[in-house]
Amino acid sequence: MDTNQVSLICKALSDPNRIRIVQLLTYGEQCGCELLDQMQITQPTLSHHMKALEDCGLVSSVKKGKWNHYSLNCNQWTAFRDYIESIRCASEEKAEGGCRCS
Amino acid sequence: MDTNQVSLICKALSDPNRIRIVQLLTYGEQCGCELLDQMQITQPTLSHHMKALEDCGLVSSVKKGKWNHYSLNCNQWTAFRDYIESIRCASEEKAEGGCRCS
DNA sequence: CCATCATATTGACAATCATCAATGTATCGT
DNA sequence: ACGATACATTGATGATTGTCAATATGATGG
Repeated sequence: MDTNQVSLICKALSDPNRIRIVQLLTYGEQCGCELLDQMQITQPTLSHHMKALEDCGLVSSVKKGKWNHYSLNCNQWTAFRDYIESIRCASEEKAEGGCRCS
Repeated sequence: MDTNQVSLICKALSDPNRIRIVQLLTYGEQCGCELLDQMQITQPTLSHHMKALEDCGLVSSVKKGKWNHYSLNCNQWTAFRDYIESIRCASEEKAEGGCRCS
């Protein structure tokens, strides 16, 4: 996963509603109507958010009859999580090295 | 750290330039001019990005004479990292439970 | 076929954003 | 005091965003 991909996922997560959706999907796949029940947004807005989450690869959807089943794309989420995880603060000693400007 | 705070940090990271800046700061604090040297943006744009990173608490700055020393706020970054880390995919068994709609 | 339900799309609006040129504000070295 | 350097602010512009009402699509059940 590269910087651009990470920034796209972060953009998708830059709305509290979408973070909430991702969290809801960690309990297993759900249809849109279920998600809608648990949130304070209208149906078109949910559809808009789901599209944003699908576009960055975090969520997949499968249509089964009348319902659309959304699920978290584990591979994509794990890759993102690992990327964030890999960014570690400089150790205190390192930080005290200071700026080359001085 | 709550959902709103996380979404604000994600918004700050929704630009590849700012992810780059965070990564550069993991090597220790740097002044604006150093950051500028390593990126393809103008100085006002860098200033704009640094403000965005400071506003969400990811970066702190200290003015020392002529230079502004920017550093990653380890506490904030770690809290964010832990939050992302805490969101785990449903296990396969769990996912197969399926949607209550069916 | 018709009514109903689940979801997507369209169109609109106000709000926010990334970017830059121009300008302002410190601070340093001389 | 002066010129140079580091950085912030302002103002402008084109692009993107979140939201909803209205409408369309598509599947299900009678």
